[in-house]
Formats: sequence, structure tokens, C-alpha cells
Amino acid sequence: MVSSSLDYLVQLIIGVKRLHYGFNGYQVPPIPRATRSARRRGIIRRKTDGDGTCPFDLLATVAGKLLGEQGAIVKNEKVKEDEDRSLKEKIDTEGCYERGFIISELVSQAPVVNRSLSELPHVQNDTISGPASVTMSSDCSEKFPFAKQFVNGESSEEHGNFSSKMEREAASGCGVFSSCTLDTENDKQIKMELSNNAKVSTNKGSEFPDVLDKKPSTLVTSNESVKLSLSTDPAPCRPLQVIRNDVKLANKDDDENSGCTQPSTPNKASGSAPRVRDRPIKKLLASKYWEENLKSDDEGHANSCGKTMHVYHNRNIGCKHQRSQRDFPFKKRKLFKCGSFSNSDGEMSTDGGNSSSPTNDLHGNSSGSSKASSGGCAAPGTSVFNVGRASFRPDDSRVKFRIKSFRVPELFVEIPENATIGSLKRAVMEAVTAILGGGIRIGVVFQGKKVRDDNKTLLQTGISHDYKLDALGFSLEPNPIQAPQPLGPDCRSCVLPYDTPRPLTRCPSPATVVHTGIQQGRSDDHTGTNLNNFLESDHDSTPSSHYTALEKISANSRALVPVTTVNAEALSVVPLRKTKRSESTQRRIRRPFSVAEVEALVQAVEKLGTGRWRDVKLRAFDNAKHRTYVDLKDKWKTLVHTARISPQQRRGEPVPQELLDRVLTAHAYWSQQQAKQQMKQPSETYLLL
DNA sequence: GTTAGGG
DNA sequence: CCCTAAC
Repeated sequence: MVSSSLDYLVQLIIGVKRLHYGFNGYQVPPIPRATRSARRRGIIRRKTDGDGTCPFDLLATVAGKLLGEQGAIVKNEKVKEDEDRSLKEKIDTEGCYERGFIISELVSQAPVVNRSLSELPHVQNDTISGPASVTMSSDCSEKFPFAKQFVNGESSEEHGNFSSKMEREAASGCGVFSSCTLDTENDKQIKMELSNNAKVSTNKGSEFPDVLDKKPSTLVTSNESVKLSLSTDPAPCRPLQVIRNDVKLANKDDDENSGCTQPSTPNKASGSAPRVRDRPIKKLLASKYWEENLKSDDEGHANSCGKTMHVYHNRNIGCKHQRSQRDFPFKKRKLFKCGSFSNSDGEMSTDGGNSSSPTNDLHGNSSGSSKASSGGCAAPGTSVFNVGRASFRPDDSRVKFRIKSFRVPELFVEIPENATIGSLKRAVMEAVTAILGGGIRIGVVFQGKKVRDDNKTLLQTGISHDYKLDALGFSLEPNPIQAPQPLGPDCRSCVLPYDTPRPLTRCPSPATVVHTGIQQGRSDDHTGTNLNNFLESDHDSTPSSHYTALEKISANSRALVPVTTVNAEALSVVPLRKTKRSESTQRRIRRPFSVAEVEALVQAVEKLGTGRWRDVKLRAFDNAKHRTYVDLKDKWKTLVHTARISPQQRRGEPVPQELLDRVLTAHAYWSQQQAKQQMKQPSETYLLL
């Protein structure tokens, strides 16, 4: 197939024959629909999409790392093999056992590995481990070995070395908070622990084993549904718990924990409803359930509340969950456009999923609560940054600090007992990515007050080089617009029913695709120079390809994929975002047509004419799964427009004038043909009548 | 499922 | 690219 495609490509590029319009070989295009012009145009739907801005682009940092260049896979440390074996076979669901999840780094060939930190807003060096922890590495060249081993669940010596290395590096540098820019050395590590609240921490020298031992996640059953709470705290069974305060929450957890019963919340999804056996995997993301939510909304309006941020002076005082301390290297990007999601449907509200707006900052004392919470960590839904004191020179006007950890909202996963480990991993991955990719933004809390003015300088805010570290904090907040939401009832059923594969593209699920590794040999070349780009684009890194890949996986739940085979790039483009519009699919990413594609399109249209887009698609883009005939039609439309405007007005990758000329020529020709047909059509119609 | 157009 | 009327 490839060869044939290539042959065709060669034909396209090399042996392109100029068509002579008027040649009788042309096919007569279909007669245009006469009624089209008269058709009623419906009310223009106003897109509710709104872009949120993340001051520090943490989302990109984390999610990008999680799902980006390296790719990630959820691994259950305790159950490495037989991924597809039923959970029941592997896990005793009768009690709470220690188990963890590792989002381990995948070996990647991604070309981006060599990017410098400045180029990548992502966290560099992410090595992570332990249960419910995330390990990622951006500096693949060096960390790969380590990551690889880790993936295999081996605590190798390299780890120790690595830790040492990290220590050194961490010591040498720390996050620099300057001019609203967070920057750190490349060699920093971010650690994410899906603990109580799925904590993400950046530490150096984390101890994997430690993490494993101290933070057992729990797995309980309910009507044959296995509810897995990625929690290290003993309160795993409180998926959609209302959060009040970190400290209180911690205490409360213990009380409510007993029995591992589900919390009764207004959130239907939270699960007060009886679980149906064999129901597809359900996962709930309890990220922002605050009291307010509890009271109100069934309507699903966004809750406004900020996440607490905790500042730690001393790494040792940190949350008990905190395992290691690594600098959290991330750089602020200008603005982070968190995708847009309509936040309106009541669907989400049904689940109690509501986005929290930063306006409501529940806690004023970040430092106080932070320490208090150290015993139990933040309450579910609370995102916390633990800021560690970083060394700095008094004469340095730079503000330096180290974020030791932050948490992401609690994850709740419900999965049938007979689900496979593989599906469990996917579910967890999905949950994680939904949160991380769903629209987290960073809030800045200083001296107990939320700093909302992004334009303020640090100095103006009072954050100087000698500021009290306790006073500075960050919060992970669900994006008001696109905050990750618990899956709605409808969504739940859409969550990767592995047993019954279905096109994910139609699944309004959180757009979080669990990548378990797919053999994808090619990286997409968006420059358009890669001819294979569109000839084999079904292998490229696009959401569609992900879906496709996932479908394949779904179809074969037994597929055991080596983590090392995953095409890291395949994960890079997925905008894992959980939308409010749980019913609508996510907008596809923009994929500019390459010149080669344009060439193919032009040739096809020259041959087939306009109005036969399906044929055009089959003829020239049959292998480009991501190009629908509608896309081709649209492209042609824009091509015609482009060809008509002055070159100065054109944007994007320049299309050779020669091609544009052909576009105009072909368009003119086929338009004429259409006109002719229209002339004849009426009479024929009448004749028929 | 396609096509055509407006958004 | 999305959405959707009209086929």
C-alpha cells in the first residue's frame, strides 16, 4: 500500500500532466442543488467556546509532559504483566490493597527531545515513579535508560544515580521567579503523585519505593464495579467529595472512610446511584467539588473557587505524601490558551462536575493550611503547590523558589471487575489526562490573597527576592471554561468500552484517550514536506489517529503493547480536554494542508471536478484518514480564495503560484461545466415530468 | 452518507 | 474546521 501510495505520489509530483480544460475527457459534474440557495439558514449558533488563559501555562507543562513529547502510559506497578487479564484475576477487590499507578515515560523518538527548556514550556526531566506517580523525562537522551527501566518496574541502580544527579542539579539551581516568568533548569524533575488528590510534586531525589509503601491506593467493589480511587490516603472511596478545607478534609476523610462508602453528594455521577454491573468503565473526576457545588448546582454552573496553594518553607515539613523534592521547572509562556469548552450544559452539572472559577478563593492562609494539610494533604479537588525555599543571593533581584509539589484533583475511577488491567490503565490514564489536559490553570496566591492581575509585576505584588516563601503559593484551578469535569452520565458510557469498540471520535468523552502504546512508525511532519504525511497520515500524530489507534486497541483488548513501541508523537497533539459539551466531539486540530496535499487535491479536482469530493477524497486522499471530503472541499474553497487574493494577503505555507493558477483554471472550468449542466437540467427535469 | 455553503 | 440544510 505504501509503495502504491508512493508511486502515486511520484506520479503526482513528477508526472503531473497538465490537464487541458475543455478536453472531452472531463466528466460532467453533478447538477448543483437548486434549492440550496433558497434553503433556510438556521440560527447561527454562537459558539460558546472560550479560551482560558493560564498564567503560567502549567497545563501545558504538565499535560504536555504527560501526553506530549514523551508519551506516557499508565502502569500499575503491582500488576505489570497480563495487562489484559481481568482485574478480578489480579486484584482482590474485597479490600483495600496497596497498589499504585505509574505513569511512566515511554521511550520516545520524538524529535523534540532536544529542545531546550526555553523552547518547551513543558517540564523538563520528568522522571517519576511510585504508585500513582508520574514519571516523565524530557531530556530523553539521558533519561531514557532510566525511564525505560522504570517502565519495567525495575528500581534500577540508575535510579539512584539519577536521583543523585537530580540532587546536584537541584542544588545548583532553583526555580526562578522573575518578571512573571518561571524558569528553572532543565534538569529538574516533576513528580506527580496521584495521591489523595492526585498530587503532582516536583522534587528531587524521590524515593520510589517509599512512595509505594506509604500510599496505597484503594480498590473497592460495588456491585461488581471496582472503584479505584487513586489515593494514597485512607479515604479513597470518596470520589466526589465536597471540599471544604484541606485540613478539615483530611480529618474528615478518616471518618468518612470507614467502609469505603461512597459519599453522598448531589453529584449523580459521584455515584450514589447504584452501579450497574458490567457497566462500561466509568470514571469520575472529582476535581472541584466544593460546598457550593453541593448546594447548588444541578444546573452545572461553574463553581467559583480557587484551589489552595501551600507553601512550604522546608521540604521536610511538606505533606506527608510528598516524597521527593525536585525543582519544578517550568516556564511561563505568554498566554496559554486552554481550549475552549462550553461550560453550559447541564450535563456536567448532573455529575456535579462544575468548573471552578478563580474568583472564589476559599482559603486565605495558604501557609497555614499547607502545614496543616501536610498531615493529610489537601482535600480532594484541591490543588496545591508546595513551594520549597530556594536558595538565593540577597543581592539578586530574582525571586527564586522551588515548587515542591502540587496536587491535581482527586481521581475516581470506576471499572468493572472483569475489566482488564489494560483497560484499567487506560481508564486511569484517561482520568489523569482529563484532569491535566482538561483545563487546569494556575492561580497565584500571595499572602493569602489571590493575585488576579496578571499584568502586575512581582515587585508590585510584593513578591520580591526576599519575600516570605510562605506567602507565595500557587493553585491549580480548574479552568472556568474548560475545567475537567467528571464525566457526565452520558459520557460515562462512552468511556472506552473496550469490549465493544466504537469510534471514539463520536464519543463525547473527555477527549482523553488512553494511549497504551501503538506501533506507529511515523511521525507527522506538519511542514508539509513530508509527502508521506498525507499518504499515510493515518499514522500520524493526530487526534484522529489516536482514535483510530485506540479503536484498534479497543478492538483487541488483548493487545499487549510494549511501552517502548509507542510513538511518542502520537501523544503530542492530543488535546486532552474534558469538555463541558460532553455530547459534542472535540474540535479537531488544525492541520494545514501541505503543498503536496494541495498538489494532490488540485490534480484530483482537475480530473474529477468540483462537486465530487468523495471521489476526490478516494482518489487522492484515500490514505489520509484525517482528510475528509468535507475537508477537501473546504480546502478547495480556500484555495480558490487564496488564488484570488494578492500574494501579500496570503498566509500560512505559501502555495506555489503554479498550483494556484491551476486552481483558478480548474475552478473556472468546472464552474462553467456546472453552469452548463444547470442550463440543461431544467429541461431534463421537465421531460421526466 | 454526500454535497454545498455559511460560520 | 465546524455545522447543517438539503439531498
